[in-house]
Amino acid sequence: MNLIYIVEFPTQNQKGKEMAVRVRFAPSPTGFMHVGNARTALFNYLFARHNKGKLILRIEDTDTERHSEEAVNVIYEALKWMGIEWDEGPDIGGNFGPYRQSQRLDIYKEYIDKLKEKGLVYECFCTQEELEAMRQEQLKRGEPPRYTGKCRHLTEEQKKKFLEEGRKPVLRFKVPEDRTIVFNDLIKGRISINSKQLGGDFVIVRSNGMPVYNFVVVIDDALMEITHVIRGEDHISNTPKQILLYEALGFKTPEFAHLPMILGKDRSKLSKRHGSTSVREFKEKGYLPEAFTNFLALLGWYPKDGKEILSMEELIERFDIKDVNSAPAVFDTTKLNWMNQVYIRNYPIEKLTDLIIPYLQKAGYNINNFDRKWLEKVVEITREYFTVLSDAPEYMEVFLKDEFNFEEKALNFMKESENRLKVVEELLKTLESQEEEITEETFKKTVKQVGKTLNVKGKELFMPIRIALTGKMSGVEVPILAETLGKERVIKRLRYTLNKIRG
RNA sequence: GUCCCCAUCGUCUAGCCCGGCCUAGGACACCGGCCUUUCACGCCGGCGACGGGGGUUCGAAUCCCCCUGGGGACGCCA
Repeated sequence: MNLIYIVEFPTQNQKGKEMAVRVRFAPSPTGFMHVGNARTALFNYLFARHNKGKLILRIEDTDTERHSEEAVNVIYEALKWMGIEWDEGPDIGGNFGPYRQSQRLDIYKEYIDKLKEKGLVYECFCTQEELEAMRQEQLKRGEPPRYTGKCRHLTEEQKKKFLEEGRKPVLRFKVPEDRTIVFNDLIKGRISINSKQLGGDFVIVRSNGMPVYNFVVVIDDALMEITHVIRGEDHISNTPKQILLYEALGFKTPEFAHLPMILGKDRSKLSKRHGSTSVREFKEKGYLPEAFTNFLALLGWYPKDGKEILSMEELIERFDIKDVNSAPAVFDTTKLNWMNQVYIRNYPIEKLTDLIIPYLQKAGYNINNFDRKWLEKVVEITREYFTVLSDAPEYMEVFLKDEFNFEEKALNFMKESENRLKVVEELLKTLESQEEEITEETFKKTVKQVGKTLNVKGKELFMPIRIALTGKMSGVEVPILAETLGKERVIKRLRYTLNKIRG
């Protein structure tokens, strides 16, 4: 018999009352937050907030050997940086805890016993080596690898014998023979698969007694009353197994939404070899969290009104899971760079300065040497030049360092003609004869005056001054630089240049 | 190999469900011009795509089938 089961949309509970939306982000603490996971977290958050629901953070650490405490902190750090807030989680608690799978073992045991009672599971004594050999052989024959159900009907004597050999059994779930499992994915639409394609009876408890992901995820989602499971597309193939488990356990299935993959430039699954893939790397390079989040939101989703620069509030307002694209997206940071520039230009100057200071310190500057307000002014002038915060010191350098190095091009330019040094000399002389402090306006006038006196204009007049003040042939507007530096430092730099070049 | 998913400019995408308003729209990138006695910013303009083949229809990017291509999953990982 070929039964078809269709999962219903569970926005109402048995009493017909509206069910509050509850979604979860359930990462495994691997030590870094992959951008794909970050996007999954974001979409869950946007969905929850848009629907006035709750976001639950759950740590999936059943594979204990691979997990560490520090790795859990990495998750908190990444989410907080992105501005994603959760309503329940290991750190803040909630009514459905504990929120770490490693602390829910007793709960799982209860449900394992239930399945045992119902006769839906059995012990399997095959070793991993035996299974691997079987898989290889199947592959060689061109067959899909699957567990054959070898231990499904072991007699008590056989089991006893295996136990005496010291073998520790795993627990396998009996997959129905020929069932078509159908579910309606919120993003992909109707997905159907036959139970024959599931790879045979799958393991739900390891030989060390630790239950496995596919099993615990069902229990947790059911017990935590998750209404919508929003996760990566790579979980599609797990979904039928989980639906079988929901059924076996007597739980109601949630709604599923599988997000398209994020691909690298070569269109394969995004991985470390494609460059930066962890949230931390983007933070460290100096991407603003708002820009990063905005960019991720547009990977696979697009607002109806086409507005692309969106704050978290605006994202929440517009986000609809139905508008999520079903095709995978290539992770290309070109647009992120542009977005970061946009955000940098519009950021509150105090906050931006706070964020830039660590990069300045890393570049060797002693921040205490600079007046805070003055520093903010410098940030204000230079912000439009950099795309990531780590670029900031490079552009701010002309304000911060009086003893600079000359670009080769600039040095050659100055040496080509004695007249160019004369411009610098004349400017120095004129400035020294003036009483008042430099402003943008007075500096412009002074330069004009120098030009008149020496009878030079254009590039021959402006370029020597720029070089004398910065050592470079391009950069911020010179009068603004001069005003910001102040007369004393301008004079100091002119002398410095004269000394350096004339020796 | 088997199953599942996917397919619009270089990239992110709108349009597709409910065929005509699409000589396919936007953004980023790229190229050109203007602005700026520099660079960048800004402004203006340009380049640039419905993977292929069959249907259905008066009409298809949109509906159906096949092919091709890409991706994912097939674990005592999650």
